[in-house]
Amino acid sequence: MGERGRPKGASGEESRALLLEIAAKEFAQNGYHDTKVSSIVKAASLSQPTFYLYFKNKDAIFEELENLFRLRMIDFAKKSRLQPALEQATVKERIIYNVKELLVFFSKNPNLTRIGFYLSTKADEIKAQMVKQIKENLDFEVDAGYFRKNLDTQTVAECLIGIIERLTFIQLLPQKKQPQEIATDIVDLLIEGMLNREK
Amino acid sequence: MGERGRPKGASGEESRALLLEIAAKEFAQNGYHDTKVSSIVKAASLSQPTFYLYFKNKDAIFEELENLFRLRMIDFAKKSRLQPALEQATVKERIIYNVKELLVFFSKNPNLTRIGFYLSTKADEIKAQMVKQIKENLDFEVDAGYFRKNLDTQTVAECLIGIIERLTFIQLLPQKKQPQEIATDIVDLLIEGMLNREK
Amino acid sequence: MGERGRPKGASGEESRALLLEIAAKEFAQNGYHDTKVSSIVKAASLSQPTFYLYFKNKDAIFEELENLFRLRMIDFAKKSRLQPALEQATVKERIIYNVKELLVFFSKNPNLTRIGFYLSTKADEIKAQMVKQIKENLDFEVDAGYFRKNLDTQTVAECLIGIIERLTFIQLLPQKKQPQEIATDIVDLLIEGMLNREK
Amino acid sequence: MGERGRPKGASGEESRALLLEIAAKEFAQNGYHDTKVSSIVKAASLSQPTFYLYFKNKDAIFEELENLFRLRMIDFAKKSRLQPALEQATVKERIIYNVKELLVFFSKNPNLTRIGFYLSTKADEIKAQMVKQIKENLDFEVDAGYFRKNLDTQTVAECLIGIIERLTFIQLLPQKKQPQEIATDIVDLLIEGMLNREK
DNA sequence: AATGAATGAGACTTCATTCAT
DNA sequence: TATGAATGAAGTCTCATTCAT
Repeated sequence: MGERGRPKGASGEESRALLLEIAAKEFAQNGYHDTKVSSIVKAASLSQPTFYLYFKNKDAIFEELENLFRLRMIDFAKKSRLQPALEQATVKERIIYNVKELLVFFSKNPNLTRIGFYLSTKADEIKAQMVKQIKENLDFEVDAGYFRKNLDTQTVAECLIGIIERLTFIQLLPQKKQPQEIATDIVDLLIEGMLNREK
Repeated sequence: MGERGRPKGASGEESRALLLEIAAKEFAQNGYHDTKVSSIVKAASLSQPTFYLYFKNKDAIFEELENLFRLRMIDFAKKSRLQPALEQATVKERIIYNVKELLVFFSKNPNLTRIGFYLSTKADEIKAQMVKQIKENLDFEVDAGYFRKNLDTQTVAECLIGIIERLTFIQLLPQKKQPQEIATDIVDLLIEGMLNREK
Repeated sequence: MGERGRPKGASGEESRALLLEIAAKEFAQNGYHDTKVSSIVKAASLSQPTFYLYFKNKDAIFEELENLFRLRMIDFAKKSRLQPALEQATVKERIIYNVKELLVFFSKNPNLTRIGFYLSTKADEIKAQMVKQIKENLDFEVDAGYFRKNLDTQTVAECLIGIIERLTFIQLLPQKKQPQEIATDIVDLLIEGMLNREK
Repeated sequence: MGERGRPKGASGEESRALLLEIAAKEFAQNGYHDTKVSSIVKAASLSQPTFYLYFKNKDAIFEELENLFRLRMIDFAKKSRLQPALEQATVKERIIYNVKELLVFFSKNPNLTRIGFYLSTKADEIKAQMVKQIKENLDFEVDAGYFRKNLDTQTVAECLIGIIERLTFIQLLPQKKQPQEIATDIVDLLIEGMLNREK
């Protein structure tokens, strides 16, 4: 994306950002162990010592990417909460909207997503956090009488995350479906269920 | 197999099986790269050359475990199909039963499950296979009028796998819930949906 | 010193001892930093991984040599104390004997001596220990009236160690003088002083 | 030299002197290898290229410090010889004075002393030079009948250097004793000996 | 059936040093 | 006078794998 063949004395920040970007790609593609510092720097047309100019070690750059993902997820969560902009929309529409926004973020940051959602040892933690928040929202809807009282919201939240994870990797990142479509699919299924209620 | 009480150095098959079992545990616990051949053989009280007596290399033992999982999954699939024992049961009960059986298998083989369902590069393939089969079953139920006609069975199957995966790692393997309970939760949610239909 | 060209499958202990011996020589000759693991193993006709088979890391082998020196010094100290074999000898003769024995040990272990007495960061500690013991002996002789009452035994002990150190590196290890001769020189000087008392 | 209050970037000489001073401290504290060019310049608030503006390489700055020590020692030697100011003093007093002056120099230049007397590969050479000169002085005193004829002046000189070295590092630099005190201790011991000559 | 001993290959990391401005 | 950016060279260490018995 950046202009190929940076000038020799590029700004340090540029080199750093480049390394970060390439590392994200490599980690996402090959995992932590099969991503070598040597291959990162080669892809960046830099030397190994340069890598250590900007990152303490291989672990550190990975952690930085993990954190980047986590922070963006937190931002995302905040934004979600602050967005009663769809006041008049139905509950379903709002949920679809939120899921869609999450998927949009994932599709815009596929490498980071793969790292933070799959490779990171902290992935479980991050997902647990998301589950917690979803559950809180669901509890609210249950109280409001929108969802049935006997719903195990904790489990529903876990299921939602499981679904999002799978569809992200199987449909979204390979660009087989759009965020909107996937979000609709998911929410529709979970809310309506599968039963044929005609007649 | 037969424990003929060999005085020393157990039969070759025994050593092999021991290595396989220990490797499964280590891989499941630490992942592929952080599982060292040296630690496997140490845990088995054997030497490194012995390892290579039974397995071509580290990759080979991992693949063998992957295949073990896959074969057992195929066995499982067959058994499922051959089991019209619940003929009279409702569709929902049958589905719950099948999911439960799968979870029982997972909970009895936690290491293999972690390997085949999470660590293996072939995990996607295996899951895809499962999705395919689930979809076929669902299509049948839709035709039978049990599920609504406009159901995207492919996506439902994907969702089901995503849910199973998550609940397996988050509830089943940590032994927070029993297979039956989890299966019921899942199927109930997917079939009934979340809506409060009272009025 | 060992037979050149050990057989391939040498006993592990032999390889270990060989590495230790060669390392001692290299450290003594070139210091810690200028001694490379690669040069140690090359001199031992072994490969680098073999080094790590027997020693945790470069530091560890150096520490082992330090400790070897320290332990031998402690042995030496014990032996010195347990040796009233020279009962009838004069105080001066006994001191000469002890210094000589120390120098004999040094001359038999030149590499270890250079390491433990010069290169080691623990050298100061070891010397301090020796000073302490010498001081105790001197205090005893002073009480016995052999040495003058106003002698600062602590400082004398420090001086003795300083002298021993210098003469060890300047005369003993380069084999310019024998232990007996050096010991006599030192003790004679310190006890008699330099003054011309004739007249 | 002149502090003309240059607004920014001090005069070259100042930077050079600063580097030299800091390097001395770091070398003295951490030894040659554990002193990094990077840490020297950081302590001087300068950049690495600036270091190479003033010194050919790391070795060069170390050598310069070695030489500084050597030159000052030579100055010191000259001053000693040119100082018959104590004409009427006894031989002992004169020797004490000289030793004290040396120690004063050491205590005023602790870093340089540690470098030139301990770390430098030329330390042996420097000490040998000092020994030579001390020996010449001693020979003179022997001829003058002040010291006993059978004195091995070469060895006495070696001993004196050994003692000075040890007491410098153990008492002087840690500021446990003053130059005067140490000088008196040393000379008194060497001249008078340890014997109790009362009767 | 088993292993004590050893190693090729390669990863990560550091440091003195230089280029271009 | 000074430096931001970069690197060649080299060292330590690890790991899967094999040799010879």
